[in-house]
Amino acid sequence: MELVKIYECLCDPTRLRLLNVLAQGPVCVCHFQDVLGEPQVKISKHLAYLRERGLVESERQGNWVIYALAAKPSRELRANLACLQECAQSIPVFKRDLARLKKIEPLCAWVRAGDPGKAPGQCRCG
Amino acid sequence: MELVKIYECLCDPTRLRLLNVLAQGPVCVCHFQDVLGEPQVKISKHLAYLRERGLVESERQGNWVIYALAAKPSRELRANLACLQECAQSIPVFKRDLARLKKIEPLCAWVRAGDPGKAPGQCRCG
DNA sequence: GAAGCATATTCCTTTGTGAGAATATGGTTT
DNA sequence: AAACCATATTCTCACAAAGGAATATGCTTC
Repeated sequence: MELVKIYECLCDPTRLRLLNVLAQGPVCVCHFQDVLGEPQVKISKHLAYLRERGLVESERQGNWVIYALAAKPSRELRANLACLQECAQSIPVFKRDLARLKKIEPLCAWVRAGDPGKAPGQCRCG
Repeated sequence: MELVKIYECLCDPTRLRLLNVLAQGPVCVCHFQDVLGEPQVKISKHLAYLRERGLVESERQGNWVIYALAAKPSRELRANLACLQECAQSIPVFKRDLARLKKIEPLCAWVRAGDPGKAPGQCRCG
């Protein structure tokens, strides 16, 4: 059942936080590290988990890899992400993550702009 | 996070089927065995799993135990069960289960009636 | 091409889960 | 109280998952 795969993705706190952040738009891995305050391995592995199961997609841009929610989600996925969104609004961890995301965002907006030509030598996130 | 516990409950096909059936109203364990066509241990353990985590409640009635969805679900739980309902409608397994439930229902309506005095010696489900 | 950065993968240990067989429990009937 | 029924629990095994340390990969810059 595809539904089960979705729920398997949703039953880890780190992954929920990742998805919550992604609901705001595409984000690169270094953002995630700063926003969640979790080690690189952890972030990377959970993102891989989500990618393998089709919840997110990734695209390389120079040194960075940008993740985004699946472009064409199934009905079930769409419904569940919406439900998560609704629930997350009232939960502190998620709110904190979004707050931190907003702080970082202006510094790294160019990453999302998809203009690698202008990218400086290293990520100045945070 | 309570949300994670909910998703942990939802990430198993058998438990999803149980919850789907329960959405129709309280059901005793022997019903579940017939409707799902799964062995007793399996049903019983998954129901215990759901009970420990507060998704369902149980009440003994003579030899039988009747399970029902939690009487006072949290906001999160309510939202997710509604989402599940919506998704389940279009998935064959769930539809089959509900069809079988309807066939069995009249035979065992008295179980739900909560009148153990009238209960015959053995369950005639199925 | 060597060094440097961001990200991914591998290896390992610990912990949780699912399934089935066998057995236990609690209530009922005779 | 003995037999019986429905349900729960225990035990064991196989396996997936999560976390961290170390290492590998892919790009970029010098």
